[in-house]
Amino acid sequence: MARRDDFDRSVPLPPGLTVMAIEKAVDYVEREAAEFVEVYLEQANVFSALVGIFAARALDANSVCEKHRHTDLAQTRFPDLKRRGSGNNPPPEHCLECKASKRPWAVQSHYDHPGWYIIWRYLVDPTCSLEPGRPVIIWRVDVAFFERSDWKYEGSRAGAGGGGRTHTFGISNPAAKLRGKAVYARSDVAVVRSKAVPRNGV
DNA sequence: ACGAGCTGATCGCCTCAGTC
DNA sequence: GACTGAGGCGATCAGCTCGT
Repeated sequence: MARRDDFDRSVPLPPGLTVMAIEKAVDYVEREAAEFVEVYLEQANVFSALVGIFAARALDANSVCEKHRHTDLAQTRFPDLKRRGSGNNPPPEHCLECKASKRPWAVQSHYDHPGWYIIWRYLVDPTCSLEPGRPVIIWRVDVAFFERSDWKYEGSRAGAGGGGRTHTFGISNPAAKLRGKAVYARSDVAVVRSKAVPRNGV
């Protein structure tokens, strides 16, 4: 359950997105994702994709951001969401990309598109020590506008010779760039040794 | 010593377009 | 029409380096 006190209303949001919509989305994602914890145990990366899908769906329903009905080429799949009425090829200011991750800072993508990014930081809490019936908790939501220059290319050695991840773009110095961008941050979750964990005794 | 950054290794699915 | 390769998409994890 999103806790109202943990929202920071001073963080700039993309046009059409509201704290209310994010609050509802946090709740929706936690509720839906709870059904799929086994997937996380099976294949964590797939689970993150699920979280991202739920988040996009929730924002589609609760704000004027809507899913892109991409009739264009596969290349231009970006973004996940755009502002309602901004056309088929919206400017970066009207693009909103959803990402889900359990890592505290990193932002990875396959493209260096400029635009708004909303990153849902989650943790899996199988014993439901934070909240009964909630094995999946969104503990922070970052909202930021990234320029093309914020991305750096991370090459790949994948090829006929085998091995290597597919090439990736990553945000450089994410911890610095995301400072002050957390529209939501649970006070009962701390980052210890680069991992989000429930704070003791709260 | 530890947090954060950087890089390589590995996983999965979908869609388009050209070919068989 | 079925099949396949290329190119999109979504991520995690581990080990190392570097700065405070």
